[in-house]
Amino acid sequence: MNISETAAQAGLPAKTIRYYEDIGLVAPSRDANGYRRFSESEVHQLTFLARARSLGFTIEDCRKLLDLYSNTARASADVKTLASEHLARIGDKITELEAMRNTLTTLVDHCHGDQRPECPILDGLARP
Amino acid sequence: MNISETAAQAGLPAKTIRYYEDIGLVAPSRDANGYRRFSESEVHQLTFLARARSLGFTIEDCRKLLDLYSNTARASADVKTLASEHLARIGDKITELEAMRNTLTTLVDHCHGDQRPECPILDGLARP
DNA sequence: CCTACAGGTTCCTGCCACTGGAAGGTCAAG
DNA sequence: CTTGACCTTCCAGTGGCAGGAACCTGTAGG
Repeated sequence: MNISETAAQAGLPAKTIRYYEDIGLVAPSRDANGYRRFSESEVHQLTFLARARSLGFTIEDCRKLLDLYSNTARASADVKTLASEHLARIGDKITELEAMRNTLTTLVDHCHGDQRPECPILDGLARP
Repeated sequence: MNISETAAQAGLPAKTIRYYEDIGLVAPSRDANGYRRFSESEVHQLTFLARARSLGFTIEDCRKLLDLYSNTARASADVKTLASEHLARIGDKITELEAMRNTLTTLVDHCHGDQRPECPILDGLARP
């Protein structure tokens, strides 16, 4: 399978796939003309990567997940640890964003949003 | 005021303040020895920037907010628009992260997390 | 045969908002 | 005179790609 078909299958841009090869996440073989050739299992790997990335795992997490995936002697505890840590980071991020949203919502709600210069949003930013 | 005191007052690393000067967000004068000298109002500006950044506004948003802040002929509507758009982006991000969290929580909950290789997390990543 | 066009390739740059570090100038205290 | 705490500039790197230039390959049509 060439790169554009692989990209369509895996749901990733071709550019991204080339990048993943660059950083050693996938290692397709090459045709005589230099074109990348992806096996079924490589397409599968890329699909796996696309899903892991879409769940917010970092590239390095993805690398570890792929290793665990291909290692049938793995312990599920290792996967769970990785995922749980990531889950905690997501939770932290949500908490942070919600704090921003709360503050900002208050400010926006108090702003008339008309032609006058008085603005509680700017005031709120200027003094805590 | 020199940079380290300014940094302490504004709640920003000195490095960040230098960067802000670099990109034209603040323009301190210089002493004879080349050291930056920050006026009260520059410290104030930096404090404003620190708050806006902590609410997740981008640097370009901050630039616009500073302009509006210093322009007493502004319309509060412009500020409100900027803030509302940002608020929408924050909401989108939260929604996205919550979707990740939901999916991931389900996967993690179904994983035994022991020494066995069977792992619903990896299975979930491998097929949708 | 030539040409057009849709694929593929590599390589370099840029994004955002800093952060770290090297190499060196400046100043007050001991 | 030296030490140490400041300050300066400049360069490189972060994550995860995206954009674009310059060039090769393969197929279809005239």
